[in-house]
Amino acid sequence: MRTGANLEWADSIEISGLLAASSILPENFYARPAIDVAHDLLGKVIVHRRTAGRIVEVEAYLGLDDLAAHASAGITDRTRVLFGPPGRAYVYLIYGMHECLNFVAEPDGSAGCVLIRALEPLCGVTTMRTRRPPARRRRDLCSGPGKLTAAMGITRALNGARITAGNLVVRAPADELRFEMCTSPRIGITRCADWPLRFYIKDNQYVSR
DNA sequence: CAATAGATCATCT
DNA sequence: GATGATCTATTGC
Repeated sequence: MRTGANLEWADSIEISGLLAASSILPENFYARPAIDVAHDLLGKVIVHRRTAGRIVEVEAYLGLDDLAAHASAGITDRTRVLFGPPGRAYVYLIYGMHECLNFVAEPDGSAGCVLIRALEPLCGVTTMRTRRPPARRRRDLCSGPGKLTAAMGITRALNGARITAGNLVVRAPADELRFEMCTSPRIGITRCADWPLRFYIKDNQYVSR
């Protein structure tokens, strides 16, 4: 019989193994067009506070011409980070209660980002469950932008933070799996609703519905 | 199974 | 004052 405490301990061991067998994506990884960064983030691993998940679904948000993107409003207090240097987190509150995690792309001065829409839980599943009691099944833990931030303990306090060092990082696993990528329009938007900027891993059960 | 209502607040008009 | 890169519970077939 394993107790909750034992499971937590096992989770931390899993993370140690993961850290040893992977490398953190450097800032220049993000200093490219948002669409390219979105493609290449699939299969990478997000690590934060004793939890880790494999990215299985993302959306690209572009600059001034993309009316679905926050950056289309130009530089404001909220969007400043999107126009800043790449390799930063952009975290905002949506519908008054959920937080969405994005990674800033494009070179400094050019806006663009990638919304993380779903993760496959890898480490700290017990911790994720305590952070997200409503999730009954493992595949419900991180299968949506608001779900994964809750499960991983990611909040607006991380807005603007570097993701190339520190508590929140993205890693390229040494044993990255092969997969096929699918493309579709982005979810939950009204403007530019037919732009094919959503990308996800084909047949992956952790992709959002 | 699908459709829908309600929760709740930062941001911008 | 309206809107929104969402989630959950509930209703109805």
